[in-house]
Amino acid sequence: MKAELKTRLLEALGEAQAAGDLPPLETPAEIILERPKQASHGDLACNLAMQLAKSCRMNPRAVAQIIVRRLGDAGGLVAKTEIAGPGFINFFVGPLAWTRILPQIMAQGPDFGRGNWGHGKKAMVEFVSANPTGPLHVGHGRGAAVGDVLARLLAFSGFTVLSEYYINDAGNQMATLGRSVLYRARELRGGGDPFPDNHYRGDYIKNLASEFMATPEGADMLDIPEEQAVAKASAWAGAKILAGIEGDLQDFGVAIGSWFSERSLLARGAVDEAFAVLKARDLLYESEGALWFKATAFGDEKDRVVRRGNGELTYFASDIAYHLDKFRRGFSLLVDVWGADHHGYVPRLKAAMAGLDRSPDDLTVVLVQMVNLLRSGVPVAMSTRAGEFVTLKEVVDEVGGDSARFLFLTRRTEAQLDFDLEVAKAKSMDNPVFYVQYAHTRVKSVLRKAEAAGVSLPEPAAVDLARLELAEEADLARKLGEFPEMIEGAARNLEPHRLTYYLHELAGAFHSYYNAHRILSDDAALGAARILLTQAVGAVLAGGLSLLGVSAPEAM
RNA sequence: GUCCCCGUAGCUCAGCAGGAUAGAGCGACGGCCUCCUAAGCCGUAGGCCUCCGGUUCGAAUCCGGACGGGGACACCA
Repeated sequence: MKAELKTRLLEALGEAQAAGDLPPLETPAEIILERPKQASHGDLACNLAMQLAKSCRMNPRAVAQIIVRRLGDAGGLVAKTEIAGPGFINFFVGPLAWTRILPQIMAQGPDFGRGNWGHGKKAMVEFVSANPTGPLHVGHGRGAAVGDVLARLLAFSGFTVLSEYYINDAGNQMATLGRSVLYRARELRGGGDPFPDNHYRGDYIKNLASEFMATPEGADMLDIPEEQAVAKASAWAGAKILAGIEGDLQDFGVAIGSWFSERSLLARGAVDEAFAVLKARDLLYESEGALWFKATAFGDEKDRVVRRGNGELTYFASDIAYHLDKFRRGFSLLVDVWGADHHGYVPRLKAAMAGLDRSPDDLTVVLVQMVNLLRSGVPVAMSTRAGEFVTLKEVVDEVGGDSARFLFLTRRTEAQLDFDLEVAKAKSMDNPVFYVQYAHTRVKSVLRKAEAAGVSLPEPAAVDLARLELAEEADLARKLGEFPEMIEGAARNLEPHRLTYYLHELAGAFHSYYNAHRILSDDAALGAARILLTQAVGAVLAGGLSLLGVSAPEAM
């Protein structure tokens, strides 16, 4: 509907220009059609005339009049057109304008809303990528939900998408993990030095220590030189923790397509390759014994060290190599999902992209703000330093994956999120996921009721859509018709929260309709039309929930 | 000190490439089940969109500044 009208408007504009009614200036990239807040302003409003007025040096209302004259009734699309205010063109559409989407929704089913602007290009969404030094906590969970849903949205938009988890298994952190295990092991055997502050203090380390000592591999860890013991403990504990992370993500419904090890990157000499690229462009230099990347050449505040004075590579060095590797693997769209506390790192990495002669615009970093965990409005104490944090697993076990996923996506990613465990469990209005799921079960319930009453579900093409004459029905159908553009907007802007908001609104519109009007009717034609509408609502709710990785229950 | 993000109803937040009279949920108050699931719906109250300038036909939205809140500023990862 909207798209057709846009085409008609462009045609009308072209005709007017060809006829000399309007100066032959360039036309706007896209015609903007919006739904006015006020019903008296029509069903769709267009500001085209006001946009053109300036360059045409004409009164916007005069421009509007010329366009409207050329447009006519737009091939029967619009029932009435009027020029209002400073130069808005308001369109009043015919009764079938919105509801005729319904048979199409039923025909496309789960594919309704699927787009193809990705044209099969390869996109990578990298997310979580937590060091395997401890279990995932709630914050990681939010990042996982964001990354996973972005991947689904991009795939639904025509990209070939890979979800990747980058494992930082090469740096100091792993050695610290190994030492943490060793020191706890010594404690368990009695004695040992006091446990150092800057190590991993969580109880899970103690468990790992005793488990490790019980394995044949780790049995001798207290008898061998510290360096060896640390290396063994580090490797064993890292693998163990990573397996746990993988399990936690799986239980959370997150599918990681590829686990990418930093160590394997280094072993392959990828850093040297990346350095070679930078060197060839004269972007590396030595100073004070260290090797620096000229990040300032690409807008970063200062140059950055890539190899320290002691010969060790920085984390940044492997990150440069890692992102070069992503491009070399053929990904043309890179999305990195990071914790917002890393935001200062973005200019550096963007500079590195430019340094590698790639467009920094091909990389988008989505920053995810922290999660404040509450229980009935009271903050749940969390301190990573003391090793007391609430794990993702605990939250998912308590409130369920559906609830956690949906709630993690109810805010813009860059806004902090209050996550209340009691709300997440509530089976009421307070809990948006139940609200939406309940709308879906209502749809299913009505359909079951219809079948029980011997009413067979309608053949979409045979339904008389003109019977849907209520304002609520038109609204509902219009809302359904907006699903594809909402999806595209969410995917293009990498804003998954748009989907949860949309579903909440759609569910609300359906609840209102359901309460105000009976769907099943003795009037067979009316009943069939309403059932079709209800089915379409169900299909879109199910489709949207499925993109979120949230279940759409048949009954609750 | 430098830089980034934020400032919208009592609370938590939306507001899509600037559009006409500002949106939702919660909380508060008042209603609705002989009726397809009341796990729901309807109504009322509640706003100088932090402030001051600028851009324009038009600004919550864009730009500059002030104030307030958060964060980042390692040869850490």
